[in-house]
Amino acid sequence: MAGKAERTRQHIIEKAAPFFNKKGYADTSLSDITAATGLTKGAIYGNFENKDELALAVFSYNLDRLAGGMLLAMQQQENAVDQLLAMIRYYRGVYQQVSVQGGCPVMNAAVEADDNFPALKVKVKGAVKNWTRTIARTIDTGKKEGSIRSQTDSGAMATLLIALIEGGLMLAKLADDAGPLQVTLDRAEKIIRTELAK
Amino acid sequence: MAGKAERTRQHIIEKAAPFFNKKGYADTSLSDITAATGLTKGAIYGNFENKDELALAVFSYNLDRLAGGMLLAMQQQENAVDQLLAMIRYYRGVYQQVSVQGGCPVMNAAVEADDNFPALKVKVKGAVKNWTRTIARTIDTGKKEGSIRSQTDSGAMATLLIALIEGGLMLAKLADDAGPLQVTLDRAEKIIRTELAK
Amino acid sequence: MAGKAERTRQHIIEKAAPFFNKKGYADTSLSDITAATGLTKGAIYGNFENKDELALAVFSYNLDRLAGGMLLAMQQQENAVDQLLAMIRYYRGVYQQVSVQGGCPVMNAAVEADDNFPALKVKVKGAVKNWTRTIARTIDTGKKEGSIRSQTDSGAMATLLIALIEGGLMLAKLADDAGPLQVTLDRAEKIIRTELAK
Amino acid sequence: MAGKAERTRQHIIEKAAPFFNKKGYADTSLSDITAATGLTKGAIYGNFENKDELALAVFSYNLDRLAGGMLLAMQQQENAVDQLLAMIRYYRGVYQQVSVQGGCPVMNAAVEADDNFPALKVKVKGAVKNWTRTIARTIDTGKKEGSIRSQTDSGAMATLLIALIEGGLMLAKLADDAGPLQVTLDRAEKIIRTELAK
DNA sequence: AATGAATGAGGATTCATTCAT
DNA sequence: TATGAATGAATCCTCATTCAT
Repeated sequence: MAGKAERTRQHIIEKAAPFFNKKGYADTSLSDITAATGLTKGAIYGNFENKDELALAVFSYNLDRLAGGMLLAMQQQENAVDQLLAMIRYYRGVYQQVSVQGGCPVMNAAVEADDNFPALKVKVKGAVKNWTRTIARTIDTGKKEGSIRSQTDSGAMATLLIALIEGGLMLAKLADDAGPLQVTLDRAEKIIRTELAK
Repeated sequence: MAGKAERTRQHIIEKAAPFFNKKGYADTSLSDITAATGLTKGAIYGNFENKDELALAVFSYNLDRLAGGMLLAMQQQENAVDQLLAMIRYYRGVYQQVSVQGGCPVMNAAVEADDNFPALKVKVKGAVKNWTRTIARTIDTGKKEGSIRSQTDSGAMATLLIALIEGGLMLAKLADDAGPLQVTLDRAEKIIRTELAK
Repeated sequence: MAGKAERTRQHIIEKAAPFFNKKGYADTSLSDITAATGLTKGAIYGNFENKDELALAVFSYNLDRLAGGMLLAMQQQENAVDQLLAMIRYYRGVYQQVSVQGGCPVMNAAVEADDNFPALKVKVKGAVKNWTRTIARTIDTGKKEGSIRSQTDSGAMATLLIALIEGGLMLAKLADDAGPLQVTLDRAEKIIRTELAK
Repeated sequence: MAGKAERTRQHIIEKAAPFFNKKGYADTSLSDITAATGLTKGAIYGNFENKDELALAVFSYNLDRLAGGMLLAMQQQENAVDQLLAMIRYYRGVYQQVSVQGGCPVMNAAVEADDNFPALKVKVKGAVKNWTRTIARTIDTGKKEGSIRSQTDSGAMATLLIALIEGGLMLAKLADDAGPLQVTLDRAEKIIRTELAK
């Protein structure tokens, strides 16, 4: 019955996800998780080697949900510029939900892991690298397609767009007001339309 | 001897500051602090009502050091545009140090406090509001002086600059590489020179 | 293995009982209890939510032992007067043991809980109410049986007998001498024989 | 300025008295006392060797206030029977106040000191012995005066009256209702009038 | 006579983790 | 695969007490 173990694992991850994202890694206790899942500690340890491994799995889960939606939104567009605009639009639309769920998992994990939890830091680093690469590749594709100006530094532009998204999310979450995010996303859009698009 | 309490308090804050900024609030223990200060727990509690109050004092200390340097750098310039450029230059220069000390205290506190530590959230919120106001006022002064275009939305521009700084700091810290910060600060400078300055 | 938790719980209660009764609630520490039980603090907290819950369980245990013996002694008699006399005789006989075990748990708890520990006060109050009711019912039964004078105020008489028992126990314990208890129990017997019994 | 020390000492005792009587010895902290007196710990320790000595002084203070009132009430009567009735009347009248102040200090101290605080136990023991002697002497005087029957066992009668008072106080305090005390004091009065008085 | 600052031991409680069943 | 019961170290915090000033 290999499926059962997998289902339990998934159940634990899903129930634990909001705790880790809202309270942070250090502040989320195994008791939070047993309470949320209805399972015993033994069951948690039967499915994860320790709290760290669970935290890493939860980060991947949270990340996949966010990044998955973003990629889907991008893939529904045909050309590179529209894909980048779709990415921005996606974050505009997803803000309420992200805010309620404790903020952007990338930023949360980046901040908490940075000096504390090296294995998580590696994962977040990888996630941001992937995100950067996805954007850069989209830009490069645009260049080939002829929809994006060829002199664009695609890596730097990817970093810039991510910084605008993350910086805006952080300020919005802190202010309990979507306004700051709108400001930074507006700027991202403007950059895409006026500096990237031919 | 009124000075002694104040000196001890300051000593505790200074020794505790790197712990809170690096490990975060929840992960920094009173034992970390007694070990770092050489004082007993009783001495800590004689000077701070509880761990929360100490954490708040440490945040203020960390903030003041960073914001104080920034304000100083700005005040040494005579016109608004130069002041804004000095602010950007300040973050460029201070990155190494900030990175070693655990990152930007504003972002760290914003992320950890958001769903966890309301009193700290209030403080961080206030700090960002202050920062925003400082930039906006500088821009408004520039408008009056005639050095900055009058159609600029000073509040939105302040938010944008902060998001670029914070977003860049986060990505740089995560990547262990100042590159991403240079990218966002370059963009901030460009905006100041080409969109604000007449 | 449902029995194990219950056995441990009972073990803790039994070992903790003399501490709570002798030293009082506030003065009995978790360390007293771990030392007496041979268990760790975690084990105590696995079986009781907190010290309060343990204290309440211990009070119930101490009470049951005392009241249980009393009820047994009463039930072995056939008529109401003899039952009341058996109750008095029971306290005469049990004094040594009660004294060594820290005194009457009802009085101990009543005094300590009164302004301090509301949940315990509720329990003690209930215990005394029960005791009063038991005596009053016995008297009422005696009235119906015809062995006790019908004009007796059974509630007031119950209160009086309890006050004599408790007041006597307190004075005896304080004097380290059973004498005062004998005085009050003699009076109680006299009242039963000459005022209650027809 | 010998008077000042004495005044401070008295101030401490008076402010500390309700704490010790309500919360008990173990549960009253030096911080309770510094907060209530407005003095520092150093000042407390300048006037009392330690917490125990303060507790003993407070017991004496609480006792004197209660016993002093009682003796005064008794002394205002001319014959022994009236003096004993005045004692009973005194406790009837003082109940509300005693109840609010945490109960009878004799009983409180007796219960807490019994297995815990030998020096206090000695004092309480002495207080009860004194009280007993006072009553017994009153009875003996009554015998000589001819107002009290000569066959009365004055020591036993004193113990009985005290047990009725203390037992009634305890039950009343516990029930938050003066009723039980009225019952036991009524009985005490009845005994005085019908068994002692000629 | 009193203060302000500190100590060090101990308080109750929660933690991540283990393991026999 | 999961449970129930336990561990032992660590958590934050308060205690009575001291002592230089």
